[in-house]
Amino acid sequence: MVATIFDVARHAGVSIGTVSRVTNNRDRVHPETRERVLCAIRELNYRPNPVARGLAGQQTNTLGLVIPQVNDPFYFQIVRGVEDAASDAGYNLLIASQPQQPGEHTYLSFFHRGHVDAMVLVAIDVRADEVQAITDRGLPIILVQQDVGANIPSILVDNYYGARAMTEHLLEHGYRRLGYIAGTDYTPDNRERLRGVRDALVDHGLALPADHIARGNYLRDSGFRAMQELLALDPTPEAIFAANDQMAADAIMAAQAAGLSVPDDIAVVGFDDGPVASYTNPPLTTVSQPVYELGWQAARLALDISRADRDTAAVAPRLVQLPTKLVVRQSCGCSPSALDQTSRRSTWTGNLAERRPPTR
Amino acid sequence: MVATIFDVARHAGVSIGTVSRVTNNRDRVHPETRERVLCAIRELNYRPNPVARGLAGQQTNTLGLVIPQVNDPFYFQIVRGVEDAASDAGYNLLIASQPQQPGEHTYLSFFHRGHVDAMVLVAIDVRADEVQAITDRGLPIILVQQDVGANIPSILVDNYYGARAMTEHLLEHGYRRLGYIAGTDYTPDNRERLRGVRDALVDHGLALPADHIARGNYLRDSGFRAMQELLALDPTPEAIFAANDQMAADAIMAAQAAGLSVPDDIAVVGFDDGPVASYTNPPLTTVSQPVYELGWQAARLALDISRADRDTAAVAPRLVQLPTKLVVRQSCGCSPSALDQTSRRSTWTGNLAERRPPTR
DNA sequence: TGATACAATAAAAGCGTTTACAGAGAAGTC
DNA sequence: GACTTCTCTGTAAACGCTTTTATTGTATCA
Repeated sequence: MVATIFDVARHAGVSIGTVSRVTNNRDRVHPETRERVLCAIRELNYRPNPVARGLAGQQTNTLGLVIPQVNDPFYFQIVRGVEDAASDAGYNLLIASQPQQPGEHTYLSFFHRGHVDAMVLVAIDVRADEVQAITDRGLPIILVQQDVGANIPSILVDNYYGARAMTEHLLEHGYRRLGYIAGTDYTPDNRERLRGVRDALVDHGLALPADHIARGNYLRDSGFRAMQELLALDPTPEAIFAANDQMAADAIMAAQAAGLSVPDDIAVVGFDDGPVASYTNPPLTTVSQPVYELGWQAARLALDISRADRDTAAVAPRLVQLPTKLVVRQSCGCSPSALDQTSRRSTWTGNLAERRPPTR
Repeated sequence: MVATIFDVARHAGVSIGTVSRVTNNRDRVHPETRERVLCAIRELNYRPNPVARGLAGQQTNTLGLVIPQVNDPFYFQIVRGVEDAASDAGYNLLIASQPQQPGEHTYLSFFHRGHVDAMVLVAIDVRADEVQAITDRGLPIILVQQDVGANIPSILVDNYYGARAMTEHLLEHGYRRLGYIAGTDYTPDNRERLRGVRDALVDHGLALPADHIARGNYLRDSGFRAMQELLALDPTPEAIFAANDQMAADAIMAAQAAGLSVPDDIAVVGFDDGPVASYTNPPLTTVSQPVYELGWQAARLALDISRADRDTAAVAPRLVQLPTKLVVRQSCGCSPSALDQTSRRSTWTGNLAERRPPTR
């Protein structure tokens, strides 16, 4: 039904080895023979079967990606970055979501050696020895937004510095009593952000009391409740730092529902500079992260290592940290209130839009 | 380095055929032998190589997904749905983005038969004969948000009815002069939505003049400019219907930038009920779509057809249309102004959150 | 002219599975 | 006791490629 390499060989009057040499541009083939083979390929509409290729060549040209099972546009950006890097390198992308029960790690069997050539794990809570066991078998793994040490390569955003810069910004503008809306406490980015806030406060001789940290989970609505807790404090905090934009947006709504004006009565800032950030009212002061680049670089790194394994053993970085950037809009009350239209919009879609022509 | 079926066979003192029968639960194997094989598998940490399996079994257990190369959280929801359905069925998910140049269709070679067992195309502009050529070779294809007829199975949302219901809602509440902010005109959903608006107006003896349709592209900022065009009309429209939430949010900003109050001076409504919808001010009246289900059902359908091919030839639906729902919030000025907290929030994350435990 | 090198190609050996087929016993039937 | 049936397992042939090795033919050189 579908043409195989044998059909092409017969049709062109050559052996299958020659056809393979043509399709792979491997060894020298007589120009005339090559032309005949190419012609047969066109005529039969032949495509080498990638599965057979993977089996024979011990290389699948496929990159594995594991992402948490959460509906956050944030991760979509990472996926896009990974996808672009993979397809630019001629690789396919195989996606799996983190298993339901954390600790089950079905993707370990999903993506065993032979299935994919390399693997990118995004914000997945793994132990170093689990990862090591896989890399030992020859499957390179890159961790994104996660660092377990032990020579496992990681790529992440400088959460610590971002949180610290934001906190210092608030302190510089006179805010003293800060409240913090935390994300889920088992994610490393949350820990780093909290550490950044704490350190900045300590440097200014201030502290973050335990009751000024409200626990959220990064998702819709969790910021609303957390904010209500913080507003119940006496005296209430002057500024609220939420661990992501989603919760910051919730916090703004909670403040407004309580009859407070943002930023006049209370400042609210976020982290991510995601799509939500430009649609809050007032526009959200936040920390932007190069999310797309995070995915892009992770994929590049993974593929580089995969190829280095078979070529020379170049030294790959153990850790890559991408910069974060403070984005001051209106919700912190620190910027001139006259809005200029460009700065008040999030740049979230910027990167991608420049790379790829819009379609939908 | 990595154990193969031969290693297991030797270790357990059986033939590879028996090992294969054990790993596939295929034929009957003596309980005692099975136990010995299982033990060897555990001991050697053996996993059948999926590539070899794919080649021998003529089935890859992989579902191919092609999505437009655009940074829209909307598509992420579809991907999640597809991913869940695939992984529930024990399938892997291979993702490709639409090629840069529309019409190039590199994914056709990406996903040729033998690579994936079935394919889901989301909002991709293909011709019926292109798709037919692939399905003829035995690769089932499901189209999402796209219908090319010609017996190619499609699954989409009832865009026509959604737009029509929204328009009728506006008309019922006394709005007469409507403006429409269109999406890219080559996408079928945009055409259907426009048709719904037109038909509803015609039924009420009204029309939609050409200058009351402003062209956007579904993306950030395009709604802003489109709204400015519509506001320049004299008399200005009383209500603006944008083809998606993103542009509706832009339109609200444009109106406010022009000193108009929404909905008091002008009503603005959208389509999608995506994450943006709950963060506009005022909260956006819009049409909600079961996006996650769209992906989920598409994947199920694709896999069903794929398996039907090898079993009995059950009749698969040619077209599946999922319902849309009008979601009335404040931006149309039709709801009681007292906000109740539950109805003003988007339900966007609802479906998924119930299915899967939040992680990040 | 015979030895040598080189280019081009054919032939064959994997790659790690599944599966059709065959064969060996054990068990059941008359 | 001979024949059939059934259960279990081994053997070997695919699956569609890549890659190594071998072979053939032709040009080069002393």
